[in-house]
Amino acid sequence: MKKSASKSAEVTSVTHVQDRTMRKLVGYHMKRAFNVVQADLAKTLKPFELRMLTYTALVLIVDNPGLRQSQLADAMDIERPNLVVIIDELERRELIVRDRVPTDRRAYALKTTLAGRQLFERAAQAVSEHEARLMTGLDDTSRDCLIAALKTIENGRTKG
Amino acid sequence: MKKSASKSAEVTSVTHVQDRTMRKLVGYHMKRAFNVVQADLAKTLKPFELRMLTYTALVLIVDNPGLRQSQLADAMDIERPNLVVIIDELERRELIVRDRVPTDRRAYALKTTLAGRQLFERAAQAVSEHEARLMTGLDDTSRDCLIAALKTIENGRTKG
DNA sequence: TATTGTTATACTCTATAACTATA
DNA sequence: TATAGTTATAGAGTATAACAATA
Repeated sequence: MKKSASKSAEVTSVTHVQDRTMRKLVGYHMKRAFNVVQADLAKTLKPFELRMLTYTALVLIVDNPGLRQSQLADAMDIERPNLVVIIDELERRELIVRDRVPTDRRAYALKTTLAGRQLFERAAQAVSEHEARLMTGLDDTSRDCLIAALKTIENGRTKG
Repeated sequence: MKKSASKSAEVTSVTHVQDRTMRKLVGYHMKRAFNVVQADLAKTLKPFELRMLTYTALVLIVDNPGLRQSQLADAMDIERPNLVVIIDELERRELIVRDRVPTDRRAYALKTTLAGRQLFERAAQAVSEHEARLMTGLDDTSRDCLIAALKTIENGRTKG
């Protein structure tokens, strides 16, 4: 391995990757930051055999007993068909139940079981620590600003 | 459809989804915001037949002629195997070329073609408009704060 | 007719192991 | 032996169309 400089001008050896075009873009940083969050959250939830989506569904059912699948899909911002397997998994593990809604026999009222609430309590504690870990390096002002900015973008979805 | 109140206490009809547990979590908002950005970006890049990943790769090759695949994968924060199909696609469309590096015959020096640079120019313009669209509602301070916060999280990847 | 949940399907992104050809 | 690129593969998330049961 030669360390000496090549005499050929064609060998444009890139030593430091230049990203001046990309680094201005919010989406670029959002993706990278989200990947970090997602990877750490996955690791955090693994001991509970939960993923981001199953955890989110469990949390929302804990906080909203009687929720219907269509409402949950809407709240989670995913399509109804994609929620089915998530609910299937939580139900198979007996963390939630699908109760029939007497007034509308098409729908299910989603409720947690005791085991579901207990798992939620333990997982929520771990997630809380995960959050603290991620927020290291951000002061309260930055943190508030970040969440506010994310909410603004989140609500500004393209209309048409 | 009865609108009158049911006498059964069991029918806990959820009218507004409560998300007090989730809304505190940065990852939750990050995901939702990222989905909005990603969806709008996909729509923006569609006319150019580019996706977020192919666009990012093209941009980085434009800015770093001679870049190697391993460096690009590293810069894009994806695994080397996943980059191969992206480079394949850009090469098939003759937007970039894989040049052999004379000093290391294992590696490729990635370079854009004229068509690649021209497509980049047009796409970058559209992406710039997409960014402006997303940032509507955020003043300069919030925007700077958002990017700074994302970078902090991005760099604070879990060590072990 | 419209809606709830469902099935089936397809596409994208991500992650790992193992191979080849070079170094 | 280590590295660059590749192949194969599997898992997860996302999106749409179409169906049965019910409203």
